[in-house]
Amino acid sequence: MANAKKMNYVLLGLLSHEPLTGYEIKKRLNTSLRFFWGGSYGSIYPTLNELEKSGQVIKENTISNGREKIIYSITEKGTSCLREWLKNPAEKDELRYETLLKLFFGNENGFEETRKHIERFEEKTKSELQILRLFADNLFNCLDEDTHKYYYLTVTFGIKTYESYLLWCQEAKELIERWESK
Amino acid sequence: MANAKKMNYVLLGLLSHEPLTGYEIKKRLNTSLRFFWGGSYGSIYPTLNELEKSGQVIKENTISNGREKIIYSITEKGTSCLREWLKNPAEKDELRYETLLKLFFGNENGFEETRKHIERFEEKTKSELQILRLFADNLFNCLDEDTHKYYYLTVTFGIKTYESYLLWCQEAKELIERWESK
DNA sequence: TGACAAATATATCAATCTGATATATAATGC
DNA sequence: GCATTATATATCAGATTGATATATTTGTCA
Repeated sequence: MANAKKMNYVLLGLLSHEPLTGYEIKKRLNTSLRFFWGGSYGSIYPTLNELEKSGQVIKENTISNGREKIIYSITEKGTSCLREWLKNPAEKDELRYETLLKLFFGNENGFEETRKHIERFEEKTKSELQILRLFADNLFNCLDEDTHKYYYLTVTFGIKTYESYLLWCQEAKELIERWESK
Repeated sequence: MANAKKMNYVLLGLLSHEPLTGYEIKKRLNTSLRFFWGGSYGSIYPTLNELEKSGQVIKENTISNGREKIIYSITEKGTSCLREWLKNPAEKDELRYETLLKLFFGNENGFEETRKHIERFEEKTKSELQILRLFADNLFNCLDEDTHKYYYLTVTFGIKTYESYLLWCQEAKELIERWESK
């Protein structure tokens, strides 16, 4: 059980909050977790089946409104696996920014195109920052619930980070302007 | 040629600076690029062979000091592929922080262990920030060279970001303390 | 000089993950 | 009544990681 693939723990973590279907798990990955973790159906559904075989989650086949659903719940075994993993230090914090890659190779692209990359990045960051601030405001009004406290911590991380991205965008554009003008 | 896998362009970009062996490419990924992009031998060597077959790089088998080397150089075709890709907007900027995952599921882990995750993250950030500042200082003394200007942009991004991480660590620890004491 | 560790160098593979696609039904909007 | 969007599960080719195998050279300490 020691140190399985990460997706196992993502699913166990989400199911530790509440029972969910694979589809609902994907929605969580696209909203609450999207700023720091991802996951596709191609890993969600097979992993749920593996976790069921090893007794860490249980399936419940249901039909609601004529639609078939498979609702997954975490078991005691699953909870203890999750807790063990949570105690261990994080192994990898990784940034993978294509924007920075395109800046790094900018000598083949020029200042003008590089500025465009920065401006696109700036716009995207601004709109994501709006979303994060909305999340933060909503969470702030129900911090009594424990899960919300931890969620709030990750949202403030995103806000602080994105604010610094915007500051860097300013600096970077100024640097380029200076380099262009001589 | 339109929109091949990312590793193609990483290799072409590095070879646009200078001819390199696969081993030297890996070293670049472990140093200059490590803060925003990665890559393993398992993708480097096969991709170099593919690029050679499609005429974007050329191999040169050499022996220096009795050691066999394969030095790769970019061709005109490779350069134009790289330039085309560089002009297109970046498709994906992705953060994948296991630390944040462990914070998010903190309700199964508690405040004490969560604080430890933050402190470990803080220490790691401090030491990476030192490295980045060293990079920045060295680059600042030779900004006349074009490739260094673009490199410098990415390093300042890293510094701004990591500085904001450290500010967040303070805030996060204060939040936890407040939550613990009531 | 000899012994051992570290660096240089290429290559491959199982396990994993992504992005796309396929399939089907229910709800919503116009 | 028709089209689009949302719900829901499942699979697969292609890409990537992390580990491992192999072999030589260089550096270090005694």
